[in-house]
Amino acid sequence: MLAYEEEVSGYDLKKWADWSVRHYYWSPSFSQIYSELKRIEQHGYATSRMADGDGGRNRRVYKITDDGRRAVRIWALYAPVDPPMLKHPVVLRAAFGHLSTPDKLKEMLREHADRMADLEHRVATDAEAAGVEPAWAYARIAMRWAERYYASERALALELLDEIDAADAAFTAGTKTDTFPQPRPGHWREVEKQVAEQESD
Amino acid sequence: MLAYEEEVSGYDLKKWADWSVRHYYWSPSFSQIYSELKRIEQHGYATSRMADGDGGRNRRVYKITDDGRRAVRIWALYAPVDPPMLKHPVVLRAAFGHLSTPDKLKEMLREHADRMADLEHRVATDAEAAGVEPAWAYARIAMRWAERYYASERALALELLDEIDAADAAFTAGTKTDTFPQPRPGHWREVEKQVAEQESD
DNA sequence: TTCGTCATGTAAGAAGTTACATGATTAA
DNA sequence: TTAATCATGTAACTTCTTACATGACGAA
Repeated sequence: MLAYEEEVSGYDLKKWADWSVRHYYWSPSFSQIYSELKRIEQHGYATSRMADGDGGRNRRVYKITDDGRRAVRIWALYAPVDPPMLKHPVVLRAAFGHLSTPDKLKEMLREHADRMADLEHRVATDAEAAGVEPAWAYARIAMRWAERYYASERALALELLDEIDAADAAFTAGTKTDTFPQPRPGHWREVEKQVAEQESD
Repeated sequence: MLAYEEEVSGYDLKKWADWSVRHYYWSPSFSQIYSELKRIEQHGYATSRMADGDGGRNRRVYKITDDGRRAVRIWALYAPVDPPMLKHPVVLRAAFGHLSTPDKLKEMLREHADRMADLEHRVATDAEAAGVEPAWAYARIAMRWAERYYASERALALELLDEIDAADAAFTAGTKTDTFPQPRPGHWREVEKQVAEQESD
């Protein structure tokens, strides 16, 4: 982010992250930003100085160095791209749905779908606003990706809701009125073997 | 996972996580699984004993207690559901695309799309295999969610690729042949104010 | 006899959060 | 004058990974 060349403070970076990066790659806490900036300066990738913000506030701004520019270019061009990391507590809860109730699950999914709609709207507004600056081309592209991502998340949540609704209805109406079946994790090992055999064919 | 009632080892849990949970909520390392199982036992949520695996191997199996069942039910029914956490290095790289080249970005996106297709296929196979056990109903529902998620990820990556391709072509063909414009992060603060004003209307 | 898998565990450290402390400015 | 925002920072702690150590079994 420092490679954008302007002098920025840790506070600025947090706001920036909340605005855009947050939608496709989390927003770090203030404390982490401040300590990372110190590390970056120690590595010689940036220099800092105290600057007056609005009305002489306490404000330390950072500026990238030649070494920093070099390092970030190497990162952008050659660093291996890690696979995406997703932790989805909503789907996790659904996967252990037999410990909950269909109604609870459906409520959770509706709330999730609503939250996704809100986020979609917010990132759309912000992406449009960022559009006034042509230099933000790539940042806007990523934000529009996030917009579509939220739309897809919403659709997937609603599909999941329908599926649970259908399964619940089928179970309630079905012949089996005894306790809900308990899955066996050991079964996984058997399934694994069968799939391995299938794939080796 | 212990709530599935069967006696399982840490090793089993890792395999299980790699199979299913991994696709919507990461798979912990062996070392973490082993230490968490110890914590769980210390809390009285499970008991353990040494058991003979295939051919008298070193194997510690865990079994849930009444306290554990109670705790997991409370979790499933009442624990707040955290928002999904996504770290997407591919989109992050795209967002800082001005530090890379359009060709590099497009290559990265093609590779990502291919990986998503592979994962979609794998989770589909596994979900189908799990289908032989009716008790896995909810686990399968989550795996089918993952299948659709991967398909959507692939589609989004290809859209992003097209967008970058179009922007690149427009830039190359355009009147501006000078250096690529440098965005200014400080601009974000101005944009933020404008949006805040717009929303307060 | 060698390699891959099964199987458990420890230690060090990276990555990241929450809570707390501090103090100035601005708007209601 | 009070609450919100601006602004930086430290300390304690949680979460999680990597590297390493150990050893048995099964198949080639």
